[in-house]
Amino acid sequence: MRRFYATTPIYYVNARPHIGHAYCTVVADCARRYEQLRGASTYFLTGSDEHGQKVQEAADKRGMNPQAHVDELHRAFLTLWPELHCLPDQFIRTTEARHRHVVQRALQQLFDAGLIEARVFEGWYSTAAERFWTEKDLVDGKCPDTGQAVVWLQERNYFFLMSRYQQPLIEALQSGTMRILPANRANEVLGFLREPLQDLCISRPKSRLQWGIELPFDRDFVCYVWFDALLNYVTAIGGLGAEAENRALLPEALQPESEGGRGSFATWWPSVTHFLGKDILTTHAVYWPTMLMALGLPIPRTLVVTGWWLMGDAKMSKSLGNVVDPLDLGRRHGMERLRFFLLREMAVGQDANFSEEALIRRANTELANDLGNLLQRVTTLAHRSFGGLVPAPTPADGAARPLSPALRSAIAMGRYLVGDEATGWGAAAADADPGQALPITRNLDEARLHSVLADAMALVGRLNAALSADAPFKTVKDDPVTAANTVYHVLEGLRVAATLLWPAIPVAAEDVLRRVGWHGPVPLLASLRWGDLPAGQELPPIGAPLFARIEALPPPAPAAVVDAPLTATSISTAPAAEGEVAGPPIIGYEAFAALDLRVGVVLQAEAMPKSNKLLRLQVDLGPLGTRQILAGVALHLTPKQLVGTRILVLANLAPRKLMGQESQGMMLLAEGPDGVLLPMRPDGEAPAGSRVS
RNA sequence: GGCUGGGUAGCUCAGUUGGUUAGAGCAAACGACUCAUAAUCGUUAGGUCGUGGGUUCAACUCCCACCCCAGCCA
Repeated sequence: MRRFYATTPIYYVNARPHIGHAYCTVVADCARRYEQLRGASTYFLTGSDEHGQKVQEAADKRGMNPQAHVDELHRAFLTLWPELHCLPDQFIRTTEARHRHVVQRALQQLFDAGLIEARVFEGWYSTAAERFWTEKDLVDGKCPDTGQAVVWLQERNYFFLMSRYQQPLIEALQSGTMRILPANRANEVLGFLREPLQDLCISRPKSRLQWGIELPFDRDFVCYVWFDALLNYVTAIGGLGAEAENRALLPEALQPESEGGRGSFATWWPSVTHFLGKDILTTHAVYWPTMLMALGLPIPRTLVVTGWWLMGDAKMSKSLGNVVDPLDLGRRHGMERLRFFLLREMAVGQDANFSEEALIRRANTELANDLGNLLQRVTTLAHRSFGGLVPAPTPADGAARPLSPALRSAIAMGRYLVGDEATGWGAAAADADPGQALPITRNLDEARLHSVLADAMALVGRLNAALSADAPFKTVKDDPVTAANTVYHVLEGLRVAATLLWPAIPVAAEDVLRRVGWHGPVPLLASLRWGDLPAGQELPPIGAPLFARIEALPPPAPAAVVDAPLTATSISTAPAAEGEVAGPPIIGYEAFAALDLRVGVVLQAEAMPKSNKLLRLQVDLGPLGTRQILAGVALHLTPKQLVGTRILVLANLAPRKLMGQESQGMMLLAEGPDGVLLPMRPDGEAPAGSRVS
């Protein structure tokens, strides 16, 4: 039985979840689902890392007990995963007693074996980075990582004799006992290992840090947070003596296989794939396997190292003051779209740029136009011309006319992808090494999830082409048999594509399967055969589009507008100074369409107390309700000039507090020749709330 | 400063052991179609393959130097 134990890093619960957390978990969840399609027995672990200095400090700052603090934050992570359609089997927390016991047993075992020893150590200590630096590491006498102050400390500490395992680790990497994907990351680790490996300080004196797991052999110290954290992968599945406690704690999940459960440590270890970001490569590729070697346990089989999402021009984001949270985008545009974007846009291991535009583009072109629209057009055909049933394909040896090249090409690709060689890719499949894996599984074994998705979408592309080339909607009158054949194969192709896409977009894929008349569970790859979709099945009624196109681009907020005063926009009549580019850059229509400009009727206007510039307006925006808008026009306009009149308002500007009051929009103004600000007003009868475009 | 990886079409990237006209998707232009979500299909256009040298009959591919980007290490 193929086994696949997937882990994410346990996330440091010092801040709320961000895109990096979400991405790594989605990749692990997707990889795990692909393994399920391969028929593997799988287990998926995530969790939270709750010890360490930063947690203690954050709790202190809030005047809270650290445990109460982490209890609160871990909930934010716990609830995020179902929302992202990620289904971990277990969510472990390093503050759990069972984990404390594992860490202490591990420490004691290493100590007893003489693999942990006490040494006196001195150096510059950075509280912010939780580590010592040597004199020459310092930048301007400060911590090179955080720029914070450092103090000279001399202390006794305990060291794990990691250096002893340098050579075994090199051999494990070179032999492939532990694989690191993508492969260039393995080179990076081997490069790191060309230098002598240091021993690892695994203690922190309680005088500095209390929030951690106590060393069993010296109660004046707590354990270094990484030594503690990495062991979670073992605790969760019952290693190092955690089995009994797990059994009490996780009744339905981790019973030994002999008792009908899903297995325990012996089942899952070391068939593990650790998913992690490239920033924690050293801890996972060096500390962790050497710890395991010292403990006499097998080292992990695979590490998958993911890249970072770059959020574009950081300066821009900062000046906007409203960095777009990708998870909010997921909530706004749909989590399946976010999952698909994350998995499709970035090659696993590479960096990629995150932007709302890219997310919308990807969702519109591939999910709405290609996949969703194909489903819509073919099910419409089946309903209109074939009585809402899956039509019968022409038998392969039938006397009917040969398949069109476009349809043949689509079928061939589908068969190739799922390894259905019976009548498949012709010579290419026949000549292939019989032991060679399917293209899908070859990609999966190298963690190239993006390539698998690209293959699935290529199949969708060929199905669209086949449907256009064969035009059954046209030919059905004269040649219903051939038309039926085309419609059948497009439905079947959608079944195959949906299966291949299921790990990325499980909810949508299951919907596709249902809509093409497939009533069984998601097929396993091994049993996925072209032609298994039974003819004559009743199709459900044509529903709403699978993925509606996202039409309007939400605010990209052009710099020119952002930099303007917050309460009023000014259109200067002054000519551009010499040598300056005249005016802001040219923008596309989308940028303009993102502005929600409205006609507003001023219901009230009054001077703001203690301000000589601000007026506080209550503006009726019709369907948008009444907004409070603060406008810096008191020197130019009196409340009387505004009450009861109509003005133009930018309604979707991020709210902003001024002088203790919230401004929920911006009044549009132009600057007159003498510097006087003039309100922009609609000409005619446009009612409150009507859209300006 | 050392090491690793990268610099290929407007954008994001493929390019196998050097070998014909350097590919794909998106964006663009034109055309087709009308079953479909202003979708789909087809065609076209667009590249001194970071810079400069070198090896070779032949270089995106190999070698040297340099520049730029990212990461790791110090």
